[in-house]
Amino acid sequence: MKIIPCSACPLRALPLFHPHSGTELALIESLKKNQIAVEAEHSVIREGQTAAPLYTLLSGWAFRFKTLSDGRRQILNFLLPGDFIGVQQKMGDASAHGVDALSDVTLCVFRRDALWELHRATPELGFNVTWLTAHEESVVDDTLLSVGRRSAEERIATLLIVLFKRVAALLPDGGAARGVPFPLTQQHIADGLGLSLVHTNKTLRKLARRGLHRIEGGYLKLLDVTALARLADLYGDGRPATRPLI
Amino acid sequence: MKIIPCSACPLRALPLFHPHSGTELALIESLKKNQIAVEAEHSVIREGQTAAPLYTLLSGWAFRFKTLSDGRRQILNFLLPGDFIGVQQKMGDASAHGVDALSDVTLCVFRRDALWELHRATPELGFNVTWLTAHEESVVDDTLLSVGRRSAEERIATLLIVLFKRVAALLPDGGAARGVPFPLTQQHIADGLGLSLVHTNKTLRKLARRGLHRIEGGYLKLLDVTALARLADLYGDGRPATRPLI
DNA sequence: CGACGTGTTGATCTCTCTCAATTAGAGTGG
DNA sequence: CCACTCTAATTGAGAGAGATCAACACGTCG
Repeated sequence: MKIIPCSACPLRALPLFHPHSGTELALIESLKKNQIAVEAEHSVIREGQTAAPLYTLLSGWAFRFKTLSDGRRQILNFLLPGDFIGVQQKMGDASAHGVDALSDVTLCVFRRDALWELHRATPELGFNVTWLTAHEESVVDDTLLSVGRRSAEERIATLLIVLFKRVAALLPDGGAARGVPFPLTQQHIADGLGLSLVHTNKTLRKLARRGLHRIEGGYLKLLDVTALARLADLYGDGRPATRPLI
Repeated sequence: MKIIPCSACPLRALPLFHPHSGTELALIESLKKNQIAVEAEHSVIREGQTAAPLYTLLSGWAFRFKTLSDGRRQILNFLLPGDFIGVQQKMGDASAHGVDALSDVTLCVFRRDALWELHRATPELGFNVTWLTAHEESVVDDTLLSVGRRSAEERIATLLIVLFKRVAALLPDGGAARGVPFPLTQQHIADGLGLSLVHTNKTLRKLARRGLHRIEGGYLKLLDVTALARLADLYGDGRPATRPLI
């Protein structure tokens, strides 16, 4: 695999990300240690792992999760290209959650002290990191609202809309044509929403039969956004459009 | 109400918080704009409010929450003295969650650009803020695991232990004597765990009748931590003991 | 003393889980 | 090209944790 220099990072081209000065890019690049590939289904960070490095997801999907000792698993959030991995664990601390690759992924690996260096050298980027972290928390907040207070139908409608939008923002055509790539299995959806696999399947089918969405060949297409949004109790739209990169 | 200078902040004395240099304290104090009191049950930040300032909880309890349009409420996490309020909303953005006072509280009010100033002037403190934010996220992660995958009994046991420890860390005697102050109503517990009020009450009673805990006169005492921890599926102990202030 | 908020408890009701089986598709080896 | 295997998706049936509905107890407060 070729290591991509940050200056040529494909993510930079996306309107979703902030532009950066040459100095900033140089700094980021100097902190980048490596670039690795992880196959689908494999672990990126194990629960309880110590001294995990800091990653950035360059391509593919991943997810953060926690498990109980008897195996029950809760997916905390899904990770898309551009997302950070590993800010949570204070350096030298055990990771409180695991991270698994959902599809084949490539990751940028940063020095463990990259976070601190970033803050020290460019407060601007440090501030962005704070904001990004706060933003990820708000994603988890949304899921918690779903899992705690929405019915199965509502949870699934919400997830479909939110994920669709996140993925669409990374695509040139915004998923207008075929919909957006959607590598989740129903087990992932179930674990992300605190539902059983069977009930997830039945609910998903019900919504599909009603013509609200279609998942096929690894693609998700929303067929009736209005109905989905009504179920999800999403007001107008409500999701940020821009965020800082790294 | 007297405005307390940061140099005399009572929180600084607690072993839980990091020591700070005089320069850092001076900076923090220069960013502090005011100090306000909010009565129990009153709102600190409304859902959707724009341009909310940055607060720090000086005394009392509060909580972050989100609601659906039909009134269903999910409490995202409980806030104790020393916690930040309002880092999430990007300046000038609408707050994605509300914050209510649970008991009478006093808050330090900071300039809206305090976060940025902190990063700019002292990367060290900026870094702390990033870490604190990540830490708060991990608290929400834990709750999401509970709400998504634990039974009612397990959720309540988990909440009691986690809250007890957080509060105890702020007390001189660690709650050894009477237990710890516990101003939550059962409705708060229910909304924090994604349960109905009635079921929360029944489960709470069941645990109390089994002699696992006692809630009385606004105090919580854990009577059988082992049993509670077994229910909660908490490994050894697992919670940080130190964190940076501001 | 009546109103109200919080806590309790009993009686249903139902959404979601668990258990079981079947189908469909991809990959493998002979 | 076909049996064999594995995983993901489906569907039906029965069971159960937790929700909803209804009352009542108790303390505080105006």
